[in-house]
Amino acid sequence: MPLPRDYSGQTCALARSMEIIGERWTLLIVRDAFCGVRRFGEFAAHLRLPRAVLTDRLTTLTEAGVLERKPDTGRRDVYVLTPKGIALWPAVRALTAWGDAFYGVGSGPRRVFRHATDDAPLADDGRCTGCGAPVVVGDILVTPGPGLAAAAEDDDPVTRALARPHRLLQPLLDPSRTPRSERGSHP
Amino acid sequence: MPLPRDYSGQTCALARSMEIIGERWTLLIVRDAFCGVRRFGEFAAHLRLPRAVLTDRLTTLTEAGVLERKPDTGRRDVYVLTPKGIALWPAVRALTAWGDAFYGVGSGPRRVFRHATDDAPLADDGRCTGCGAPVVVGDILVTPGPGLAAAAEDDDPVTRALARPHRLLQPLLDPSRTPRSERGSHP
DNA sequence: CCCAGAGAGTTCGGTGATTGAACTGTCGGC
DNA sequence: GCCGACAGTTCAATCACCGAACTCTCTGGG
Repeated sequence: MPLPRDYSGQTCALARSMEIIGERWTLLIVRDAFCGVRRFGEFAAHLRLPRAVLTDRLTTLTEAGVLERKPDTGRRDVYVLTPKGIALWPAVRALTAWGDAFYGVGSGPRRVFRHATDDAPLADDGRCTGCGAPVVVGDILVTPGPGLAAAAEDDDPVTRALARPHRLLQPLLDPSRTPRSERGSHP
Repeated sequence: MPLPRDYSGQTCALARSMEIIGERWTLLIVRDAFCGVRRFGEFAAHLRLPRAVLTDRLTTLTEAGVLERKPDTGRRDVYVLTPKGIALWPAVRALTAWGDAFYGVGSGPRRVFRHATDDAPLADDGRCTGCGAPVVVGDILVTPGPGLAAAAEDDDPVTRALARPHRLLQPLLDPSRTPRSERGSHP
């Protein structure tokens, strides 16, 4: 009842989860947050969703305690995952693995998750296939897999940065280090 | 583009998954299917969603290969999970665990998943805390947890059956065994 | 044969969410 | 002061969802 779209009367914990992250775009926003996307404009550029919807989702996620809005080094705020948001990683990983398994190209997954300390890929259950240990989110490296299409003329810098190896939870772009005068100077 | 609600242009496998199971109600339908809910009326009674939406979701899931519609012993058809649908279990489990962790009552989870062969509860990663082995879906027993509210005057038999211990993927109700003349005879 | 009722949808008007495009406001740098 | 980047807000059109009522088919009983 209190939530925007409720599944009232469900005794099931899944229904509670879906009230928070079951709306359109929400889980993609969370996924981008795992990959280090942090600013309004970065989310908007990568997801190409209506800005009003993005405003709504970021507000909802912040109020739910999944994201936290905090001041950046620059003038704008950033949205970063809280521990509660980071706890969504197993769900995001499982759904990503399912999509790769059933909707990937024949050549393999689009992205491979690796254990940053030994570079071995992760198993489906989130353990490292090298050392066998469960891997914490901050130690996961995302690398392009064989199924990842070559970068199109998809101009936005976020999509391009996501196609390069990067560590989860680390800022993907750092706008404070590339001020306006240096950005966009390459035609 | 071809799918009902597309996240076009996403290179991310999660977006593919969300096109299939990201719509409202869809994942709850899949969850019920794991618990052995199989018939139109059972889904409708438990989820209390508009019947037109249920029709649409069952059709979509069937076309996507997540469910299969097959004749029952009786006159009506049943919808059962395919291997592709069963592959969604890690995602359903992860989201259920998240909901229990952050939206449960203080006393604990609503439901406990156990390994049917040794009755030990499952860890968050899906392994059995008793024998340590990964547990296949058909060997999971769902038992009421401390956080499960007592059955309300929630009349529908599906909700009541879900509150009792049951094994995943086994039919929850068997309407062919309780013909009309014996059903509903208790005021 | 006729009827009643269950089950599985379909139809339909009202309501709310989503979309894309245009607009506003604000700050920093030139 | 002016300009452009950024982060939203506003708005009309479209789409999805809701709940209730309706249809259609099959089954069992009399």
